[in-house]
Amino acid sequence: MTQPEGLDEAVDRSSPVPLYYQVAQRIEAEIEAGRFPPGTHLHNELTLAEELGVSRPTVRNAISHLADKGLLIKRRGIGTLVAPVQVKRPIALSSLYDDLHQSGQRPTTRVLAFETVPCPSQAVEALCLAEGTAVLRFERLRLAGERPIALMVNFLPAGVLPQLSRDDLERSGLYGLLRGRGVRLHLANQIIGARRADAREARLLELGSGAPVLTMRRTAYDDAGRPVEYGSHAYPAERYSFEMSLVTR
Amino acid sequence: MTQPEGLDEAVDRSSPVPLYYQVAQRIEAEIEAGRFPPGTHLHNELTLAEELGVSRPTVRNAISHLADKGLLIKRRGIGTLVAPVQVKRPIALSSLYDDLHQSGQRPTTRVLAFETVPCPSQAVEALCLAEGTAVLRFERLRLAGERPIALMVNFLPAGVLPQLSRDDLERSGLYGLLRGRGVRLHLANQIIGARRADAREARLLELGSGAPVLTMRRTAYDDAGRPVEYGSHAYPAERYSFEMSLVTR
DNA sequence: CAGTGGTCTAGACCACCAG
DNA sequence: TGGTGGTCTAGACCACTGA
Repeated sequence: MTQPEGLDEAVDRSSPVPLYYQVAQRIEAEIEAGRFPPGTHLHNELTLAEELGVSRPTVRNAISHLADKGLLIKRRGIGTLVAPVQVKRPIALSSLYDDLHQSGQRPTTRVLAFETVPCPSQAVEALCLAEGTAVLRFERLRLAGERPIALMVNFLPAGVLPQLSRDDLERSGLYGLLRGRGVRLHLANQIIGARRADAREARLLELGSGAPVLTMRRTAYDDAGRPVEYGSHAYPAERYSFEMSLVTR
Repeated sequence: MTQPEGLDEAVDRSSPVPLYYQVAQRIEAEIEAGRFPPGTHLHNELTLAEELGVSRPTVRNAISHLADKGLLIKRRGIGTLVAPVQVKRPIALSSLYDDLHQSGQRPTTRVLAFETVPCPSQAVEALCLAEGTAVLRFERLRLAGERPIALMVNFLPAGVLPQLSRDDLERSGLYGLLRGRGVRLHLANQIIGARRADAREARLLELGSGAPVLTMRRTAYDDAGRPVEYGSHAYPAERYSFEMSLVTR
């Protein structure tokens, strides 16, 4: 049986970081460092509050955030324990570029097209625009190492990213560019499916003709509910899949 | 501009349902009924608290839950508004059966296999069992209306669902059966991919040979972290796709 | 500037679980 | 029966937003 584990050092009240966030980070760090192995019992909420020099609601707030992420499990009458199972990062509202970057690979991007066009019908509904409104359209081929891993077509309402250049897209991911320019993404709806690659996709993704591709269509919205981006992507099924964790709420 | 909207009737304190949950249900009902259209400003937290006869933290708790689901958007200095975008139900920790049932379709199930076998290597790692340990294996073909929509192979550690019969599986979804027998699912890891259907899959799913299928492999864990179920599923890509919403936390 | 949500406190009582 | 998390209260002050 694993001994209950606690935290001994009080939080930093001079920091602008919220106390509950400091507490959450502290616990997450202990888990990631392996000092709280899976199954570890945390001290109870009142004890943790004393150890850290904060109130119980603050500790609860921190623990709730980690429990929502699947990192901790709370059980009434029992206590709070470190999830015995490794949690995969859920499909986040982040770009494939960030995902590859964080997993240690070297993503590179070739911009195949970059133009302003009248909004095509496939994007009209997704972006809530009138047919023919000017939109920025670009097409990118993403490579991980030497092999292509995604062919991505995106549409952005004009004005969302003024001054955007092909170079920007070669150097970083779309979502990083959006964040960097103050666009706060809030929600995205997406559909994951599959189909046979068409001839052009097969050539660009280095697949045999008719090979299966995973597809993702996604519309992202900012925190005012405005559509910011619509993308239609294809991934070679033999080299790519979507991995995620689901937590019961 | 949408007028701020509030709720006038106080909560029911004699109910065993937590107050914050009552509040959340109330707001959600208003949204679903269209009485709080997208973009509606809610009254501020203090006002809502007075209207409902509860404290501000209780209102905040309710609102936080709905914001986590993507139904509401909270903005400091501005207020809380109904999300201007329709949120799709995320891929939940529920079975395909429940999903189809709730979306008004008539799922039916044909149990193709139902047996106790030594744990095959593909399931050993997922279920954290020793090779050869007895597991329950069953294979199901799910139909929506007349057409097959999923071919599912599942492995359960012996003892998770004692007394389970083929009939049970024909009549309801696996996750419903688990819930009904007190198994509380907590987390699942899953991988969505695609490949060509093999000959047997193509026949059962009524596809041309080599047609693409979406695949999902999932391991589900209970709230003690024990693996409860491993499944490997195939869906005809031309008739099925995964739809989900992502909310930035 | 006034109004909003964000954070925090120090209590209280309850429902659930293990031994 | 004792300990746990679940819920709830009535305050307080702060940071951010828009006019």
